[in-house]
Amino acid sequence: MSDINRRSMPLFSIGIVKSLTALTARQIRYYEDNGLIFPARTEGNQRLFSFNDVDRLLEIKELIDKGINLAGIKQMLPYREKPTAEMLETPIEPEISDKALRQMLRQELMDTGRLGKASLRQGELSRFFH
DNA sequence: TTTCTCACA
DNA sequence: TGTGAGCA
Repeated sequence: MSDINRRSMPLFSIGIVKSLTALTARQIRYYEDNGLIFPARTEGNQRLFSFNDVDRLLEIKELIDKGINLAGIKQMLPYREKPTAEMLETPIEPEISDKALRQMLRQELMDTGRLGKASLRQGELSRFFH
């Protein structure tokens, strides 16, 4: 499986994403409403976010921080999404990116977990560490 | 816990 | 741009 496929694989529920991004669930839905992200849905109509979505959310957050409004962000997202932001310059060897991916996950878990409910999220992501 | 909508700033 | 309430 390629890196790109991994990154667009919907894995996270909104609760996970909210601790990963430090956004409120309300904001995340708000951004979706405004066409900034398009998470997949489960059968129960729950949102499922991929790494790309999380990345995007973080981008959006920064841009909002810089005073860009949603309309502006909406126009820059298609521009930076497909290219090659980090994907083309990241390690080429599969083993490295695999390892890097897990490290990233672990780090995010530590960071978000420490800020509040520690053990809560870990069950959901434990499959990455097995 | 998550979904949505409405109202409000 | 974002929130709170109330519901299913």
